[in-house]
Amino acid sequence: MVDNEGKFAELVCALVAQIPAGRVMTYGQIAGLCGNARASRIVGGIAHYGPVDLPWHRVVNKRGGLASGYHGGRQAQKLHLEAEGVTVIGNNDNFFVNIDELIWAPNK
DNA sequence: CGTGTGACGCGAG
DNA sequence: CCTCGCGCCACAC
Repeated sequence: MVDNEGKFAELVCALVAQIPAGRVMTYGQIAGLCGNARASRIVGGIAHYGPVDLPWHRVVNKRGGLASGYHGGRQAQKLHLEAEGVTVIGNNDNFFVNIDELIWAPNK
């Protein structure tokens, strides 16, 4: 298999695109699966600078908190998750999900 | 090609 | 759980 060619962004995009509805992944996990567990920030960078056609709203940080600056607003992100059956807790700009229950991983 | 920056992670308190 | 601080590496300009 070609594995990761160094196309970090490509892998991240592919992985995010594979996240099933009602599930979430952490930046660190995605980064790790892409080959660089320390590149967690890069994942966020790609999300912001990169394509907008991916379900970034399913990507959360390890605390289960939704990211900042989501394309459309954090509240939109909350709505997307709830629409997929995810329990989102929080107010205003602080949104959290049951990461321990909703965390997902590929090959599974 | 160099610089800056970031939608983060983790350890320690 | 929170905050503080450092590291991390790819992407945008």
